[in-house]
Amino acid sequence: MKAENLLDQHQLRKTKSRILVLQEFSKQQKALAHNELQQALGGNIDRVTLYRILEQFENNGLLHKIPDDEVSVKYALCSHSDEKDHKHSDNHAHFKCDSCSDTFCIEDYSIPKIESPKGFKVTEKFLLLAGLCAKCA
Amino acid sequence: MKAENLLDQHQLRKTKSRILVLQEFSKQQKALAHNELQQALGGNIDRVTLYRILEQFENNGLLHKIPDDEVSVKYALCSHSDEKDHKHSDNHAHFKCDSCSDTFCIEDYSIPKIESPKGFKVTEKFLLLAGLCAKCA
DNA sequence: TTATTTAATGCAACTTTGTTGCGTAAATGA
DNA sequence: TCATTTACGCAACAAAGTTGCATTAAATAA
Repeated sequence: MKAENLLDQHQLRKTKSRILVLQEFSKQQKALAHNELQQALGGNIDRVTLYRILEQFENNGLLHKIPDDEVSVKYALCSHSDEKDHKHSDNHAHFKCDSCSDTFCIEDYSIPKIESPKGFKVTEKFLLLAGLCAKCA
Repeated sequence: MKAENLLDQHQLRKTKSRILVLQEFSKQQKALAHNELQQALGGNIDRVTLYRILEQFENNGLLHKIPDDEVSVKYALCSHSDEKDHKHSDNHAHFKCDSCSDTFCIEDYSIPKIESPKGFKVTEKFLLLAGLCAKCA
């Protein structure tokens, strides 16, 4: 669907920057981080504006976010860290409370086997559940 | 297991900082981000040292990382963003290539139903697969 | 079309987060 | 306790994210 129409449908003003952003996502057909997008748009858009557009698009259901496994992670003790040469292939889920942001391992839930998507070789899996913890509910 | 013994087992030097970090994880029994840990340790450890300890512990299988859904995420177009008031409850998995870091939606895989852990109310789920994409394999 | 209103943009300044290099100090093993 | 190796702490920097505010542009109504 055309960028302009998408914006219309979500009752967002059709500005040059927003249209550029949507077009870039359509064009690249993959998830983009703020800095990737910034580069792709080649300085045609202010850094701060881009932050704000992404935030708003997410709130409006135009974009969804995908946690990244590189930066800004949390760490937890490996349950089998006492096995020497434990080559960490943790397979459990994690839960994070949206209110207090406490994050816990759910040791008794294993991520189910997933057939690798075509051509992809999967070596790690991260399953993050979010919501409210007992304390904050 | 005692911090000192864990370090022994992984053939890591038993330094004051490392022991403090391990003790803090044992004490708190939840996942901690760099800044949370830093605060918890109340300035008893250098910021840079803490980064390096976390990195090394992860490499040695003492800690595992948990992607966070707040910062440093990537964004992707919602597939149903053209449905007005699409209250984004994306339920598909994502794949990220460790080599080129390209990240894709896997639209045809739905995250299976997971019974909420005791006392937790789950409202969002993120499943991230990592490995090698077709291009980099 | 033009005027008015409302919201988005761009910029500056700042805070937080993460990285690199290097001299010093501490842990290990002889 | 001495020599070697490794971790630590500090400084300086780079990258990522935030806030306030004046200006500009989009939508709406006249």
